[in-house]
Parts: sequence; structure tokens; C-alpha cells
Amino acid sequence: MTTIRDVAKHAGVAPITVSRVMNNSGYVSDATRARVEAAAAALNYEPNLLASGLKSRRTQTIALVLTDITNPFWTAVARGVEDGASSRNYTVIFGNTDESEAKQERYLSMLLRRRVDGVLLVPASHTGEMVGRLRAREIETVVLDRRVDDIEVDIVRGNSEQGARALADHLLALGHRRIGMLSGPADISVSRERVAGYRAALEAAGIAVAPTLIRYDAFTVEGGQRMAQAMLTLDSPPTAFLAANNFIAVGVMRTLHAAGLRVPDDFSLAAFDDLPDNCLQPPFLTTAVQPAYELGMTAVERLVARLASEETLPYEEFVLPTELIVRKSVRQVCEE
Amino acid sequence: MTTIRDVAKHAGVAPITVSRVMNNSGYVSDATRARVEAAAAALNYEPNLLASGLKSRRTQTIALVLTDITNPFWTAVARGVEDGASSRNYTVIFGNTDESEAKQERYLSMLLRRRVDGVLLVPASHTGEMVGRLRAREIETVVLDRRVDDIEVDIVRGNSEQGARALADHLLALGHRRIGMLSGPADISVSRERVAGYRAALEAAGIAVAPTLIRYDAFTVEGGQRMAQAMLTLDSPPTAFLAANNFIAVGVMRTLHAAGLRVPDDFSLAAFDDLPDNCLQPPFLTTAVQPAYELGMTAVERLVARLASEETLPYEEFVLPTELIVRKSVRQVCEE
DNA sequence: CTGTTAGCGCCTTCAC
DNA sequence: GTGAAGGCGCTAACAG
Repeated sequence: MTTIRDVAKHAGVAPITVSRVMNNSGYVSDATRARVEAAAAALNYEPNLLASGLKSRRTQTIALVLTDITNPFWTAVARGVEDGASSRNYTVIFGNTDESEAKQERYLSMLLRRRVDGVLLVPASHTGEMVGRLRAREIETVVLDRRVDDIEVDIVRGNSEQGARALADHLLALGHRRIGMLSGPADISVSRERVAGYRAALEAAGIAVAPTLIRYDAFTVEGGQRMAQAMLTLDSPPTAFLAANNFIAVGVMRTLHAAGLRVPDDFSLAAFDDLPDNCLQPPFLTTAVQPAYELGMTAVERLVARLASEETLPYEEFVLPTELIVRKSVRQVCEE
Repeated sequence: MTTIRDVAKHAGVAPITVSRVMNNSGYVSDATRARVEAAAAALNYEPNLLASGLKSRRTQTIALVLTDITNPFWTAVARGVEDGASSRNYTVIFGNTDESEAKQERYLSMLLRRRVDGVLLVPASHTGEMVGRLRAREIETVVLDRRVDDIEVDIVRGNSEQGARALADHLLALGHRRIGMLSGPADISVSRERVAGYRAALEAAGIAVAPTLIRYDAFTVEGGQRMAQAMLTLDSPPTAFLAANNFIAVGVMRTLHAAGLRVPDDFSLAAFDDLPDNCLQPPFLTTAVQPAYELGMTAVERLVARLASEETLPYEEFVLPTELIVRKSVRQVCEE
């Protein structure tokens, strides 16, 4: 494998000059630059990023630690991150935590060993501990999707409260008065914010919030099934469901379908996050769509800006809007 | 940041002894080992993988170069790769080529610079050139999903021909005689193999293969739409479609739907690759399902085995079976 | 504009 | 079982 010294010799210059040409750092005359570039090309030289990272303490690597790449929402985020990173000459390494703090812990150790420049973190817990530990090692962090307690940090997230509010307002406007709110784990900020948006809508409409109509469970199909099942057995069940994410919505649909009930004829359904648009039937579900790709892209941009900046930037929160897309899963009700 | 020397000092040993403890290499007495481990823990020591990689020439990193992580098939492969790699202490870096050789080229250069130990490659072209160049740099490669010409290499792929054959046989058994084969780009091995499976089924059934009933286009929804459209305008259109991947199937469904035609009432449809199982309606499409996760897992396993092996292993081809799942998109025809 | 020196943190080699 | 020396390939800091 050819080294910087080989190129230097071939071009008749010192290794550091080759370094300056390859990195566009410092002054090099055009003539020298040309000679070095020719030599590098002739020898098929590829700089060793391990060596340069060891010396310069910058690895041009960022990590994306998320819950599960298999969820289409996160897939889109990951694609945004990868596009943003590779166009800025960063490489992405990624890991799935499956919401497990133990797995997150294991990844963290790996990232420290690799001396990544920065981390995009979807925290498995609501504490800022992980962020603090990264910062102690001088690894910049941008938190994605969720808030964390007790620490100031850059955050890039969709506007959960506004999105949930829009969905609930939409259901209310169509006459629904008993709306079942099916949320995610209670200790994750997005779950609480989506419930908060729901509450705000009901209160603004002067409707009492019934505790039995709010449930928390996993952000999964199974979670949605459990919650829908529970609500169907209420004395006075809801006329509409507000699902806090796409998988929960699928669980609701499956539960209703299994019970011989139809959407929107028997129950209305509105959901947070879109489903993959490559499903067979034309899109049907009324949703509040977060800009997943842009979330990923924004997060890398902020991280890279922070890495490139001389002075330390103030910590900011980037809240991207959520868009209400009305399709066909909600019907108007007239009486109740 | 604490180094191996700090730990050595703290434990009263030489740096090399710490190295031996951390890597489980060479003999270390239990007492010394305990002292070193205590020191490492006390100092929060995380070995610098850049430094160790520079010296040892092994980075514990593998790359996954695929077409587009956004396709649920590839997402599942990626998850399999990540799980397999992280359990063996490898980190995965990934890149999307979007089937572009230029992008693939750019990634390759990045991977060389990072001195990755191995590459899992979904080649953007059918030539073995990329594999050869990696091998020239002593980077082990396992090709995923596709075959390449002119070079021996490990390949892990689903059995395209068998899967297509099973789908075609199924359609034939239900009485279909005119089956439209909608395949991917003609220069990708899986496209040709799926057509080959289709041909074999027809020939075994003694049915002439009509050239107008075979088309090649992109593995996308748009490709599926174009091909379906073309076949609908034939003098005698097919009664069934065989889509060579999931996106093409979606394109077919959309085209038929737009034309007011229904599946399976008006046309039958069978497809290669499943759709994400989180679509709203219960799974409907009859498919030949490749074990995507296992493909990824198998590929890492082979790569890691190759990296760990003293002698050079023979190049093998791992062909995983494809499973026919009969659902509701195909109906029986009686006459023609 | 270009070069010299030194060292990043670790592991290979060889010695004891 | 343990250690000393040296170098992996690169660049920061300082000269000139």
C-alpha cells in the first residue's frame, strides 16, 4: 500500500507537502500541486485515514444511533443522514438500540473507541446522561426526535404537539367527541407531547378529557392492538382513534379488521407518521407527517456545523413542522 | 483522554501488558490481569481503535454498499448485517449507490482510505471490476444478491430462478396461460434469472414464450407502471402479471387501479420480494419471499470467517431458498 | 511557499 | 509471564 512518503518521493517534495495538497490546507504553488496530484494518481494513493485521524484527532466519522432501522420512519431519517454526511465527506456508522439502554451503552463504548467526531443520538432513555458522557469526551452530539432532561443540547425533532393537535382538531371538526388516544411509552417525550396536543385540542373545544380514552404502550403493531382492544371493550367506546405512530395505526386497523369492523365506516382513524408509500393500495390513512428525511439532514447539518465551527455554538432546538394530510380514514359524525 | 500508558502506570506494568489484557492475546497472569482491568475501569479507559488499527492493520470495520436503504428489502438485509457484525465486534459503515457506478466509485475510495477489513457489496454493475480492485488492496469482499462476471468471489444471494419458477408454476397451475413477466434492468443478474425461471416454467408446461410478454425496466414503482401500461395495450393482454420485485408489483397495482381494474378479479398478480408487513391491510400479495435478514447475516458471517481464517478459503456461493407465499392476488382462470 | 522534527497511541518483534 | 525498542502513516508546530 502506497504511503504519503512514496508520493512525496515520486513528486520530489516533502511528505507534508503531499499532505497539504490532499487536504487543501496551507499554501502550495500550482506547479507543486500539479506534480503531487500526478504522483498520487500514478501511484493510486489513498491516504490512510487511521493515521491522519490519530494525529489530527478528527476521524470524519459520525455515528447514527437509533432505535430500529427497520421502521420506515427511521429508514428515511437514516437516508437523510447518509446523504448529508457523505456530501460533506463524513462517513456514517449506525447502530440499532431497540430502545434498550444496555445496547445503547455498548454502542457508546464502541463509538468512544473509534473516536467518532460526532453522534446523532435517538436516546433510549429520557435522561441526558449519555449526552453528558459523550460531551465529557469532547464528542459533539445532536439529539434526534426526542427531548432529554437536565442538559442543554442541540435537538432536532418534529413538532409532535402541533401534529397531534392538528389530528385531534381535524377529528373534532368532523364531529367526533370521544377520541381514543393511543400513545407510545410514557417515559418518552414524544409520547407525552402527542398526548399533550390531544389534550390541548379537547380543552380548546371545551370537551372533558376522559382518562380511560388515553393509553400508553409500545410504538409497535402489538402495542396498537392491545390498546385498541382495550378501548373496544369500554362501556362507551370512542368513535375515532388517534394513533401516536404508524405502527400503532396498523395495530388498530388489524384489530378492527379482525373484529369485522371497518374504517372509516365503523371507526375513524388518524395517525402520526406516514406509512411507507410503497404499500399496495393508494394511501388511505389520514396522518400528521413528520419530514423524516429532512430531520436526518438537518441533524447532520447541525452536527457538522458544530464540528466545523471555531467557537462553541449555542445549543438550539430545531422543531420541524408536521403536516396534516387528510385522506380517507376519517368520516364525519353528526350525532353522538 | 486516557491512554494505554496511563493505565500501565496506574497498574504498575508496561503498556504492552495492558494491550495483552485488553486483546486477550498472549499470556498474562491472573493477578496482573486483575490489576490491569481494575486500572482500566478506574480510568474509564477506552482503547483507541485508530492507533491499534494503524499498527495491526485491522480496523474491525466492514462496509455495506447497497443500492438504497429505503427499499424495505435492503433495510432488512442491513439489519441482518448490523446484528451479525456487532455481535462479532465489527462496526458497519454503509452507503447507498442508487445503482450508480459513479457513487459506488466514490464509496470505494472512502473505504480504501478507511482501511476497512471487508466489504459487503451489492454491485452496481455486473462486472467483477470493483471486486478485483478491492482484492488488489487485500480487502475481502462478499458479493450480495447478484452475480458478477469474470471473477471468483463469495456470493450470497436468494434463489431467483427457483422463486420465479415457483411463482410462474403457481400461476400456470391456476390456469393462466398468458403471463406478463415484468423484470428489472436487463444487465443485472437477478433480472435475467427471474426471467429464466419464468421461461423454464412455461417451457415445462409446453407453452410458447411470447417475447411481447417479457419486459425489462427499473426495479421501481415507475418501472412497474410503465411495463404494466405497455402490456395492457397489447392486442391480447396477459391474464396475470409476474413482477420481479416488490416495487414493480406496487406499480402494477397502481396502474390497474387507475384504469379501474381490480386484482385478482380482472388480473392476477404475483411478485418477487415481500412488501413491508406494516402496511394497513392484511398481507394480500402472493409472493416469493427472499430471506432478506438471513442474507445479510449470512454475508457477514462469511466475511468474518474469511477475515478470521488463517488460510484462504475457497470462494463459495450461498444460495438461500425463496419461499412461495400464496395469498390473495391470484385467482383461478378456467378458459382462455 | 516548502521543509524538519517530533509524536499521536498502539502493537510487532524480540529479548529476558 | 513480562518488558524495551521501534515504527505503523500521518500532520501540528515551528523554521526558513
